[in-house]
This record gives sequence, C-alpha cells and structure tokens, in this order.
Amino acid sequence: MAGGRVYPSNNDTTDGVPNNLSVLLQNQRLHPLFIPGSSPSPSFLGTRSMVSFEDSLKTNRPKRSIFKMFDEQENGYDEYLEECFHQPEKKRRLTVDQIQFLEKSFEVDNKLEPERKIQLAKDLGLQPRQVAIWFQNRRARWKTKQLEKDYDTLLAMYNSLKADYDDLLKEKDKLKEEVLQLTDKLQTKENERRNSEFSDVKPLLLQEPSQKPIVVSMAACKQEDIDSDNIPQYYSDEFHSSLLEAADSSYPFEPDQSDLSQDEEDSLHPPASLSNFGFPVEDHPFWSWTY
DNA sequence: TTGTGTTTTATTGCCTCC
DNA sequence: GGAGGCAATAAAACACAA
Repeated sequence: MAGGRVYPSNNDTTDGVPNNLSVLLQNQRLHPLFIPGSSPSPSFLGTRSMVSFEDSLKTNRPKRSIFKMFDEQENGYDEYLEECFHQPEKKRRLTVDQIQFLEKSFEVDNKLEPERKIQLAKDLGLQPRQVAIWFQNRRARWKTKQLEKDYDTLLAMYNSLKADYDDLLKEKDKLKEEVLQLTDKLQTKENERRNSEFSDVKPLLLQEPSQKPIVVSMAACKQEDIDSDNIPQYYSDEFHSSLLEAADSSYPFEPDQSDLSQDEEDSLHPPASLSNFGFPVEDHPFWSWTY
C-alpha cells in the first residue's frame, strides 16, 4: 500500500461466514453490502473461497489486511473482534470453478480493464481487488513460464548447432587423414620413379638449381663431364636428402590458416622455385598438380 | 506426524502514465 | 496525485516423502 494507497480487501462469499455475523449486523458494525446482493453463480462460491470482513467491519477506516488491522486497532476493538470471530481469518484458496473461469478470462486478455474486473468479481463472488491480484500473479506466472520456454528453445538451438559443429570437425579430421594418405602414396610413387631413373641413367645436373635442371644421359656426355670434380656440389647426398625433407613437409596441404600469422603462412607457401622439390612447376606436369 | 519444498494468495514499495 | 503495473516478498495452504 505504497504512497498511502488504499486497497479494498476481501469480503466475499456466503460460505465461511461465522455464525455470529448476525450479531455484527445487528450491532451495525458491518457494512450492509457485506452480504452479496446479486448472488453469483453458486458453483463459484465454494467453501474454500477467501473470506474477509474488513470492508464490512468499518466504513471509513483504511482497508488493510485483517491481521494488520488487528495490530492497528485499539484494544477494545481487538477484543471485540476476538469475541466475534474467536480466531483470526485464514487465507483461503479459490475454488476450481473460480480458477477455471479466471483462466479462461486470462486467455482472452491477460490485462484487466476496470469494467471487466468488476464484472468478473461480480460473477465469481470475489472482491475486484482479489480478481486484480489473481491476474497480477497469473501474469507473473506466465512470464516465468515464458522465460523457461525461451530458455529451452535457446538451449535446443545451441545443442543443434553444437552437434553440427562437432560433425563438421569430424569430417574435417577425416578429410585431413585422407589427404595425408594420398600424399604418402604420392611420395612413395615419386621416390620409386626417381630410384628407377637413377638406376638406369646417371643424370647430371649441369646448371644451378634456380635454373632448369638438365638431365643428361651417360651416352651424351663426355668423360670429363662426369668426373667427380665436375658434378655440382648441390647434387650430393645432402642436397638429395634436403629435397626429400621438403617433400615431407606439410606443404602442399593447407594448414589451418586461422591459427597462423602472415609470416607463418608465408613459410608454409614457399616460392614456386622452391616448391615441388626445387623444380619449376611448369616443366613437370606431374608436379604441377594442384592440391 | 512432521519436516520440507512448492504453490497460491496477498502485501509492500517503487515506477510509469495520464 | 491517483490508479494501476510489476518485482520482491510474506505467509498460508498444500503436497509428499520419511
């Protein structure tokens, strides 16, 4: 009851009214309107409906909870009430019929205009304030439910996305593995081809590796050309193994670029002259495959 | 029966709107 | 400034396991 707000409290129903009500009426301590004039549908007036007598107990007093009223009143009045009612009023729940009626009304519109509130109160044998409170609490429950629904929806969407993501990761790993296997095969084949070439023909590299390598057959060369002193230094076991190392590196497989800086990326994409085992791509159809 | 958790009814204080 | 809405909360009623 903030800011001096005065709420009319409950004073409804014929049931649950103490037998000594007539005494109160006789003593004119109850407002005559306490007894509902237009009797609502009996089914709404169950024995468990909320009962309050505050409005009837006073005419010009602030309308508060009967318990609080007890606190506020002078002893004589308290004693009088005690005498009349013997025990404090108990909070009663609405009947099933009342709740069903209110639920239907709530479905139509969850906001309550004054006219509708009064009509509902009349129909249900409740105080308009009770109807307003019920709608307020019902809106709060609806909001909570709605939040739970939204949460469930978002959770389902998240789970679905996560499942998709996990599937994609698996597929990526599978493809990576496939690429590795194919690369191994390719490497093996290439090594075999080179070995067979070296066993039949002793090649000579007559130029620097930056230039086109020239493989010359033994028959086409003079003896002095194949003297050990004339074999270029880069055509040694060391050079050969460095070529193989280059072939073993991860290139040409695309690394996970999202994790790489530009420098790292550059290092994984050597210049054309150094890729494909040091041979220019365009001169070797086999190596010119793109991955 | 009793302790405990949940639901429902009602109050309070603050805020917004007219 | 009053009416009404909402969030937070109290308290009674209810459900249920131990």
